[in-house]
Amino acid sequence: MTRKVTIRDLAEAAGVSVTTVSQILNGKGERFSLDTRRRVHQLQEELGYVPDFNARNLIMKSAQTIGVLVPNLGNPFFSMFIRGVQEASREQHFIPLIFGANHDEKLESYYVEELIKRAVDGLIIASASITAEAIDNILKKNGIPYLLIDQNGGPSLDRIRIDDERGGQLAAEHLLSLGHRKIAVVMPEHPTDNLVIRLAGFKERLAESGVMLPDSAVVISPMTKLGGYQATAGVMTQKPTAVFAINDETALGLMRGLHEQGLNVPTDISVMGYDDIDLDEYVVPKLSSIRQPVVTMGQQATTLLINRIQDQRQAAQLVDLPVELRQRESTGPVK
Amino acid sequence: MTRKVTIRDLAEAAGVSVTTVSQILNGKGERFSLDTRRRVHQLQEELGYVPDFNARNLIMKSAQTIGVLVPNLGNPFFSMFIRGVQEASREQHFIPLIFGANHDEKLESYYVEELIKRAVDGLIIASASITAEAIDNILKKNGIPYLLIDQNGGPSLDRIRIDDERGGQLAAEHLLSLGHRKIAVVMPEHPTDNLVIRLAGFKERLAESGVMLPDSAVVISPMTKLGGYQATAGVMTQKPTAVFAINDETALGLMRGLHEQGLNVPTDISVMGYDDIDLDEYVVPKLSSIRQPVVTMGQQATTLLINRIQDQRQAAQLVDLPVELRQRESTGPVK
DNA sequence: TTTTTTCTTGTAAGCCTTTTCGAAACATGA
DNA sequence: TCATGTTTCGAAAAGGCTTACAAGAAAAAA
Repeated sequence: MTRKVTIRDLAEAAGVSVTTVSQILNGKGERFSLDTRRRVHQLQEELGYVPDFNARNLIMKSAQTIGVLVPNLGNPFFSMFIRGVQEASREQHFIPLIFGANHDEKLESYYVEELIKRAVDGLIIASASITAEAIDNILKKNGIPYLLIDQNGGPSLDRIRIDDERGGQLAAEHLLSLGHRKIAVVMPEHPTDNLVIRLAGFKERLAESGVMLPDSAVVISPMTKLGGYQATAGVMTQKPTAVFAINDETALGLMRGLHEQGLNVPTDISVMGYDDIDLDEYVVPKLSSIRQPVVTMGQQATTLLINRIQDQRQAAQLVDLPVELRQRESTGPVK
Repeated sequence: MTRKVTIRDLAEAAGVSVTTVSQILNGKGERFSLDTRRRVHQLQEELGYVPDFNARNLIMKSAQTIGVLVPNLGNPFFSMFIRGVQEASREQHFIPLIFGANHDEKLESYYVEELIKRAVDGLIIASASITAEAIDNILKKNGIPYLLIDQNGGPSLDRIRIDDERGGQLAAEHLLSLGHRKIAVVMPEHPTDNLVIRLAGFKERLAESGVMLPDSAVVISPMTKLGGYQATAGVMTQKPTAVFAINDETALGLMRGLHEQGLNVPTDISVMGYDDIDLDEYVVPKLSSIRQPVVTMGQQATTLLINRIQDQRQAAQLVDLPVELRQRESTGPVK
């Protein structure tokens, strides 16, 4: 490979100064004669000149880059989220740096630090393990704008708010309408804000109909397929007619567990998920769920963040996103 | 936020030159007195000095970054692959830039270009749409090392080779051993090299037992859940006793389709997948599959690439990875 | 004491780009 | 002829870092 072509080479070849080249190539070259502009562009093609990324960033103080931290890339919910992020990033000529932290606090800290070192312009954090305060601390100190997902009450300036309370209510209404009165819930040990709110909405709506959800009916288990599977025993001791799994992954694991125990969904027990991942349509029985507009969430989060990056002093932005019930086959009338 | 602390500030505070600071902070400071070294380190802490990433890269001509292109982040197979990539990257202090191209050729080209602009040190491409030649062309011109996944016969120097032929054979053997003789296959329209080899192994082993697989028994459909679902009709017209879906995603879609047609898996028809994604253990019935060590693949691919980056002139590297049968519930004896 | 060696540190060039501030060159109007 | 305006372009600084090379001081050798 030959040495890299620099702006200097190009300037020399075109018989102009580096200033001229730089200006023209950056769309600020109206002041130059058409002839010069054409010549520069043509020679760029010929020589295959590509501005050096690092040199440019050094001056510009921005690499047009955002960091994105999700708990688990394997969860379709987050891969959909990422998809939204990538779409919006592309439109704005940003590049997302994506990391799955696998629910590991050490890893999260490592990535956040690494991203700061690498001078990302902003951060989207959809990860539960680090506390919001710790994040706020380190990022604010570094002057890096950020957005927290799944932390409706967090300290970040801009917010994208999903109506989790309504989501919980919808789930409750649906189960109530099918006649369920004895209901269990599967939740993780350290729920993020949105999950707490989700559960609150659920309980609240239940209570309105005179159905109490005792603490004992809330089975604690990790938010993964395995976690759902492992929660099976805990759920069964409650002998509920319906279970509300806090997300679809968990629901999928739980359904497998119930199946192994010889229970039929939904005739013996109804299962309600949350997130509306694409898999819901394929499993047997199809999983009833609450839909979150997750691709939109990714897009909006990205847009909000980039807006913030481009104008740090603008007013706080707020986006509200709706949820809706997706009734499928895993929920049915109580016997 | 206060202005960023530069190496100059730190040098001044410590009463030494920037050279001293630079050398000490980069582990090349044995020549300096212990006293000086301690002072510098301490003041770094106190002032919170972080070397400017771009300035450093400008000199070093490397951002310790690799690009990773996968067809679809939503497929657990690739999210596992990514996981391996991230693990290995972390160990080597590299950062992967990850992109899902959604099987879109335009998108792939866009990302490859963007990654070149951003001066990544190397590329891992596990994406089917761009031809291997096109990739080789553009990357070789830019002197960027790369590694192709799912392209066993590709032009890239280093290779990580999965024994897809054996994988196909294993699938065939398994179905044969259960007594199946009438078998269908679901494949995508433009299969990558590894898929072609996989099918060849499958056919070959079948042929050895005197079972022919006519072209008409190969149903063409995209490698997604939806693709598998849509292939159902095509499969059923063959009236096979077993189906080999070219990957698990496809198999999942197909199983849903078969279920809707009132067929029971495996008593009416056996379904065999490929990839051994985690979901296989959760669906009902559990999906029989061929396991590829995908996390290892991601790790090895990353390691190989980084080795290559660090020594462009070393001999070609080759890693062979095994496959194995994972018999589960979706395959059973022929009636 | 003088010379040589060993420790310890600093000077300055260079990486490649963007951008500020002018300055030639030329035409125009008085 | 001179002042003024317009068009077109360039010199040079700045950005923060690494590193080849030089050099001063102290210790050892002569």
